[in-house]
Amino acid sequence: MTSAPTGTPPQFDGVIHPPPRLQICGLLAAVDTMEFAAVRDAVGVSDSVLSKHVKQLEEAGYVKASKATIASRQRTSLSLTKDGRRAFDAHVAELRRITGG
Amino acid sequence: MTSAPTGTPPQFDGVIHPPPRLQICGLLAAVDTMEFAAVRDAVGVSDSVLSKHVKQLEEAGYVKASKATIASRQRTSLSLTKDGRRAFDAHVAELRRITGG
DNA sequence: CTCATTGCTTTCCATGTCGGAAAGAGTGCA
DNA sequence: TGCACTCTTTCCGACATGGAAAGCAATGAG
Repeated sequence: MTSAPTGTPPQFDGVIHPPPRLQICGLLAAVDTMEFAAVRDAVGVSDSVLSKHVKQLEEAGYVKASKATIASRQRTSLSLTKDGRRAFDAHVAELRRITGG
Repeated sequence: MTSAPTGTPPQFDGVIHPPPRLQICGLLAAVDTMEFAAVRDAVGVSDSVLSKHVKQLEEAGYVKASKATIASRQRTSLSLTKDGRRAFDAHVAELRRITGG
């Protein structure tokens, strides 16, 4: 046999777990709103890579991107949605449980 | 531009981070020794999958597999090595830092 | 001795994910 | 109209991952 009901069901959120996305969520969880460029620099990825990760988080309903043309410059502010915060908190709780929080 | 020195260098341990391996390390961090089958059931993966993940952890020097033939039965006990514990602790610390520990 | 079983291991394979590079697209300015 | 700024999307090669199944060593049954 190969498996068994464990009593310890793994509850990882696959959308959040990958390092870049965990960092993005971690940053957003602490600030209400952060600009695309700031997140990009904090996470240390390229524009395209951040864009792709953010897209996944948006599709999951975890992040909202607000595009605004302020002072003639395009600015994209990122923030966690309610669902995003919930999912992030749950994921972090799960991480703590698994890592012996 | 695309990046910037952040002051917040990500220090994820790629060998440990993936869910199955994080679970394996979490389990082993709490017990000194656990049998292959017990880990397999706790993590909820197949023999082959666990074997492959354990192999990676062993190659990284994080886990040690002790094979013993006890009571005429083959038993493989898994345990974290010192390096494994160090790496796991560091990874967990990094997770906490990033997730706002 | 031979065969079946237990307990992992390894191989094969189809699918997914990831990041870099580069082309695209939307907006405002000269 | 052309250019710059800010993301987006596409293209692509490099892995990573899990399931299924074959392999293997050790042990016990017949």
